[in-house]
Amino acid sequence: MSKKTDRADVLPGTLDMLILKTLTITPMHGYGIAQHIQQVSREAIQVEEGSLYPSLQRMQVKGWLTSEWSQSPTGRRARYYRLTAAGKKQLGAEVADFRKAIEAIQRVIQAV
Amino acid sequence: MSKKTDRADVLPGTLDMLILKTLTITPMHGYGIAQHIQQVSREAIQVEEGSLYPSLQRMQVKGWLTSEWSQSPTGRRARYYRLTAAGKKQLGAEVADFRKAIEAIQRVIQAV
DNA sequence: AATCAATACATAGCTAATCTATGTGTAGTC
DNA sequence: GACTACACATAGATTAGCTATGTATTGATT
Repeated sequence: MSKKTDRADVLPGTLDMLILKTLTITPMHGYGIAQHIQQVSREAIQVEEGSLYPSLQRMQVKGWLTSEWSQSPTGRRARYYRLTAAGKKQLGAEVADFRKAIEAIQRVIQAV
Repeated sequence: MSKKTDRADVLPGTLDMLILKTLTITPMHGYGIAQHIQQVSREAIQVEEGSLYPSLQRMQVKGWLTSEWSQSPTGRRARYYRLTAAGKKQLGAEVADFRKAIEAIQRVIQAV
């Protein structure tokens, strides 16, 4: 089964941007980030755990995020991620690039 | 060098769609397809040869394209690619998926 | 008390797409 | 004769995201 209509894998290369954007709201733990993206996208995007945690780690290494263990509202331990200044800057760049990219693609697919 | 502002690599997963769309105009050879996408996108998208030819081969295997050797207007031999009915159908599906995907992403990046 | 669903993190291994780099060869121009 | 643009092709590397799996905790249901 190829499952073309899968909710995940929406547009490769955009996951980091979605996570960074979500963290502009407030520091959040991984599971919460995934839930948020899923809800705001109206179930169109499902962030798989096997994509989420590696991405969070990559972005920490790049200095876009910091994290610390803390208590989630449900009393469970959870690692909370916080956007850094570099992360905010990166988000701005990625959003700008994304807009340029979809404009360019739409020029092609709307061409006569 | 990472060259973030590179014109290529615009949005992974969209190359097939751009090629299929280009071939709705008329059968074209590989080099011509690349030129067309580059021009219509106003130089925002540059299709690398190392991406183009493998993609054309994949899509032929999937039955979305057929091809034959022919003469280009400049008198050189060139392989002309033609969209099949399956290719047209695939293009429609990809465009629909693309629109849904960018809508979902924009909901996330425009969220308050 | 036992079981199950939801919450929460993490990693190994695979696949697929695209890139870089390289190679071949032709036609036209300077 | 050299150079540029045209034209196709493949090998190898990189990267992102997936599937699958494992651990552990909390709260609800039976």
